[in-house]
Amino acid sequence: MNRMTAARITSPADRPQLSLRERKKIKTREAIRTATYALIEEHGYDATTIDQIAERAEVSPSTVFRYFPTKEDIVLTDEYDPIIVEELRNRPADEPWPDTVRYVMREAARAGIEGDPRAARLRSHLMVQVPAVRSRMMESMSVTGRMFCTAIGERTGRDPDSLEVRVYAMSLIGGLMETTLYWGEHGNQQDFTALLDRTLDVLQHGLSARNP
Amino acid sequence: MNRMTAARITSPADRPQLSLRERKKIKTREAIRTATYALIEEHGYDATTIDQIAERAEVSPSTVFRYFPTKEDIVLTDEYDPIIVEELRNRPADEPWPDTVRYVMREAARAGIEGDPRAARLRSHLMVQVPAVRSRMMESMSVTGRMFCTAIGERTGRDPDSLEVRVYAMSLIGGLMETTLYWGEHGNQQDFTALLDRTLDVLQHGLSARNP
DNA sequence: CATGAAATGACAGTAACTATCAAAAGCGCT
DNA sequence: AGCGCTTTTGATAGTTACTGTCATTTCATG
Repeated sequence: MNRMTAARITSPADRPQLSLRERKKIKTREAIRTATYALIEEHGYDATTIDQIAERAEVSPSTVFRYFPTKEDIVLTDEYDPIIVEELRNRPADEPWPDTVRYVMREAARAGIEGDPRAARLRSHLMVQVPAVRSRMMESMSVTGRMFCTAIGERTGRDPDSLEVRVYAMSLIGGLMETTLYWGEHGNQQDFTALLDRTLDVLQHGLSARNP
Repeated sequence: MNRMTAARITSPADRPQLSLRERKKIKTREAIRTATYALIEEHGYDATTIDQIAERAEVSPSTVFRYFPTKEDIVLTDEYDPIIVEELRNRPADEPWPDTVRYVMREAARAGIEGDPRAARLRSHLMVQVPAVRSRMMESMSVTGRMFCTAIGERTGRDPDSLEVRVYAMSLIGGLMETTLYWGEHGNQQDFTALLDRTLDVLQHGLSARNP
């Protein structure tokens, strides 16, 4: 099962060239995340405290905060952005912009979900249920939005800080956000990529005739 | 200076028919808000604590929490939504939907800004500077988004809970959010209504030829 | 192995909330 | 005006996320 996509989630064992220190860091990071996921599935988000997480991950609470600025950040790690950036750069410069977006978002979604489907599902449920997580997700997606602004700037020669570009990017982000929410609300039953396609249709063409 | 718009910010003195209790409630609510605004302008958002707010407003900290669930909510009161709902209902049913949106959003913006320009400006600055406030604003705007879903459902007969309608609404919200941010980042120099128009142009027609 | 740098843990502190309960204030009735 | 009844308030104690600091441990390097 060796998939060949550009960016992959890297496990500490995969990289012997990294120093022991670096490998340990990756390990504790993973330990904290794993502990958090497990505890949340056992007791729910709010009932899970940092102290519990620290205890199960066998680190001190201080360390937890050193690795993740907030509790929400523990569940919301964003490995997406680097993927998106790379995919954006790899697309042919003459590809129509909407096609680029569609392709890149599909890849990011695929990587995010296939990389760890269980975590992806948990995240989407937390987004639905826990306002703080949802908020944090929005913040993080708006960073992604700024990246899109830059990309649009490079592609079209527009000013990436112009109102128009920024509004375009954030409306895209808003749509994507709602798609994720929708997916989570419906128990992750539907194929996320299919939802994504419908979303991008709406964003491109507005609410046109066919859709229910 | 008696303007005749539907919803107005009501001062306690304006309504003698309200019971003493109700009038007092409005008064303390206002006192808390006023104290908060003043303190934030003096010392900044983070440096302003609930205890300070309570002290200046001459109530107990408990009372502050009774009136506002979170610190962010104190600065972000949403009187917008009721206005939007009412304006939406008042529009002729056969008006093209984009026109309705434009009209309603203009009215809401006008009410929000003219009602208390100083507060509006402070809010937009806090949105730019304080992540927590920005997050809370997004949450509150996504509620507004759900209202738009309902309105779209009534207008077009679509299922207001369908992915398409929800995505459309949230992309609208995303765009509006970014507009407010942009306005705040640029020191509230520009006419907000003009920005709003440009935003709605982008949302309707995408990034087309003319804009910089 | 010795020396410097980075990571960790322990500790103390802050501030936003939550829960509870008794005191106080407005309300309605006579 | 006085008296129950309900609502609002304040005081108090507790929880938890998060910050800052400093000594100790752990790794890197010559």
